[in-house]
Amino acid sequence: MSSENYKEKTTTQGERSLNFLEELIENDLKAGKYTSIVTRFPPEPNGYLHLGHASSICLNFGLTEKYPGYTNLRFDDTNPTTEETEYVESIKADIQWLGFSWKHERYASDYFEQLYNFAIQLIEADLAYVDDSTAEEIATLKGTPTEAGKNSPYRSRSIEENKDLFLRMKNGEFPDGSRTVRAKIDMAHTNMLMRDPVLYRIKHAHHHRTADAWCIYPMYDFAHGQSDSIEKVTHSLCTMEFVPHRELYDWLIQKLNIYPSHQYEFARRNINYTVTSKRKLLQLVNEKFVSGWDDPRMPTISGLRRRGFTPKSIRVFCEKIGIGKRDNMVDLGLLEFCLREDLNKTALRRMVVFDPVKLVITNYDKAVEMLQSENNPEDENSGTRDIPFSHELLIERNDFMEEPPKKYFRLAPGKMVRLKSAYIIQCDEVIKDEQGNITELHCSYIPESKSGADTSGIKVKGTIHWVNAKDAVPIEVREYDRLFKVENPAAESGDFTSFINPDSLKIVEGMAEPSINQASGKEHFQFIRKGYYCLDKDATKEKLIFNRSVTLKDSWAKK
RNA sequence: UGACCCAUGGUGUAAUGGUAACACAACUGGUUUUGGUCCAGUCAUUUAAGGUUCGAAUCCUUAUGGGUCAACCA
Repeated sequence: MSSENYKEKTTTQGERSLNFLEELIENDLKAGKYTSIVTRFPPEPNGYLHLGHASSICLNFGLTEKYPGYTNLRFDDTNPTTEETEYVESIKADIQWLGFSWKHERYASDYFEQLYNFAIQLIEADLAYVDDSTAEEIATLKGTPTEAGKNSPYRSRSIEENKDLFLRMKNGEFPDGSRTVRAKIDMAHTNMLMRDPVLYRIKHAHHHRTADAWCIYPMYDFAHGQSDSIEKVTHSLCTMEFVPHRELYDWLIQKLNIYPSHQYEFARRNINYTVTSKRKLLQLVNEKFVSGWDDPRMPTISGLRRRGFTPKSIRVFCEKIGIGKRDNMVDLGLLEFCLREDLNKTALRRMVVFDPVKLVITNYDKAVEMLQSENNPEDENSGTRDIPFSHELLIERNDFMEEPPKKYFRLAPGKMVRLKSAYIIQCDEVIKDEQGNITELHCSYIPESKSGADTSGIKVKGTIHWVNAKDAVPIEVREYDRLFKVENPAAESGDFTSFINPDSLKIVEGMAEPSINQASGKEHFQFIRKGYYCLDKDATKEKLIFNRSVTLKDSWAKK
């Protein structure tokens, strides 16, 4: 083998290589098949958007941000009994919050008239018929995956009779479930979806948009692809479970002789320690395992938003996990990483003590002193704030140990630490009550060690946070953990709710520096050495309530 | 026991016939007024067996494993 023959590597360093859909689109564009592309995000308005949808949104909208073209928002609202306007509104808000904008807001229900005419077109071509069979009869005649189905006794009705019956279905002459319109394909087909799929069913139900104008509604397979075609969608992206539908998708478009949209499938994203099935999420809400769709433990967009996730962190997450065709289980830790990465650059630093112990500085004789601390050391433009300092402070109880292990960098008898943005102190005396609980730590401070003007020459290994005891603000903090105890609750046998983590919500009190009173709910905070937090919507002027978005990485706690 | 889809480190994605890359996680070490951040390093012969080829993660065959399909849901 001679190395001269080796092909040069073409991938440019640092540039992300294309995923299989981008590659497909670039090829289509290059081949002149399209000059621009159209995608669509097609939610059914029967639940709130979750992380899985976020991935699809980023994919569909991301593609048309990268390539010429646009993305429509199209609600797949063909089942009036489960769909509601409330969901439409939340879905629109969530997409916008993520930072995407659609070209046209469309509804499958916009096309009901057209779809009705498509059905007549098929009937006239003898490619569809009205079936009087019951649901059970249809199921029985359908056969099984390993066994061919049998033709319905109504399959060979005349075109005229079919047209008449379909019109009367539309006019409301028949009760729910009494008749359907089915495509006439092949009851022995190896693809179950091609065994005369139901196209229309009768439902005397109120629709969230068309009200009572219709009592027949198209099925997914007779609405989705047709809507794509009407909108001239070039790349109709959906998840892998729709692979078998593609054959029917293509068949209908071909027989109808309409614009040839194409369906491409990718694998849905699974995230560990959570569920992303609308049915399960709805159950969590209905059975009050969580406080609502926007409970900060929910993997919904609204839950993540309330928890303190940023749009950017979610978009970066979707970008990082990429897109593929195989089953997968993405680590929740990656989502948390993306949030920390974003918030580290932007969150305002504040000091909050969660489990306070009083610290008295015995040689400090000023009443109070204002000290400056940077709002964010990662951002020079973030400015500083003043923090009061006096001889009575609060520090974390676990930042002190009477008998510290070898590499303990915090406070211990006779040891020194720096108080963040303040002075270096030394612990002189431990005060305890009768039960032996530590009630106070008596320390002395090094006056020359003031932060920013340290002439003491003393080097300490540890820096701890603190608040001034006199004006510390009590706050409520809601600490969240993963919602489930097991990686894949959906795969476990038995009711998935039995795997709910009983400790997914812990409510604790904290003592915060006074500047916390300015918190508005718009900003994200880092409580130094603790984690990232944001004001919750339940907060009042009297009682500030914070959500812990994510903890800081803690390589000491692990040991 | 039918058809279809999928198979690369612990996890997710790359490598498009030219000698396995990136990120997360984990583990080392350095820096640090956050045990955070940052920086450096360690961590895979690509499910298996055959075949084609000078050369295979990539193409072919078979096997194995996982998934999907029998709503008048989407």
